Amino acid sequence: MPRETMAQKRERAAEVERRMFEVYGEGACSLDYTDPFRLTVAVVLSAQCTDAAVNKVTPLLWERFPEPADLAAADTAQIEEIIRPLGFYRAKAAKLKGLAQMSVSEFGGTVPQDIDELQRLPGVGRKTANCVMCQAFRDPQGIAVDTHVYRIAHRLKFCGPSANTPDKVEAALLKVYPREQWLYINHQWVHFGREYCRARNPRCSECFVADICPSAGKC
DNA sequence: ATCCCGAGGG
DNA sequence: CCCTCTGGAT
Repeated sequence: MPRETMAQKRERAAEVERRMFEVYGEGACSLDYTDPFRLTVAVVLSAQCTDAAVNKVTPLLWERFPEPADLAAADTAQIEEIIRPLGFYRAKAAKLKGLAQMSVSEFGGTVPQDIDELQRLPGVGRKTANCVMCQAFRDPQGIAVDTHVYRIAHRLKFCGPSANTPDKVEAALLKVYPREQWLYINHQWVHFGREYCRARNPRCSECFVADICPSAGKC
């Protein structure tokens, strides 16, 4: 079997993406992403818990602390009380307060449209910054390679077997996918990785890209 | 029992 | 690189 050319790989990637889009849409979670500050807060809260849980809590948060300045001045115990069901609530409460404080003192009560500046905010790491750039600003700066993206990229062979670091996998993906699609990859692949392309016991027999996946049935 | 759309710190 | 922080869903 001849080695796949880059053009063929891009074509296959485009087909994968088409199908992902059918199943998961833009992948934009139901978090409120119209306001960059609120989106950032919601994404920080969403670490290690479901969007549904976050969406239950954020309305209470906005009600009690309508403006970033209110959150910046808040008593962390009050924040903790509201976000407790999400888990990691002490750390998250401290992050929210710090995030709001920096937002107010350095960014006029909003959040910067810059991947590196975003990561200076307490609680905002690479993954969250990427999410904010994509969802709030529609200005993707790359793909955040977490365990899901790493695993899926390898199984679909969108990167070579020697791509053994997140940076190498990202570099490969950026070449395979056009920039407009970087917006969706993280969101869609995370859902896909949970539902089909699981780390253990992948559901290849039911997977909607199995016919164009080189690893189908081999994981 | 085990896993989760992470970040920060040692 | 490894650990911790926490609750909820399955």
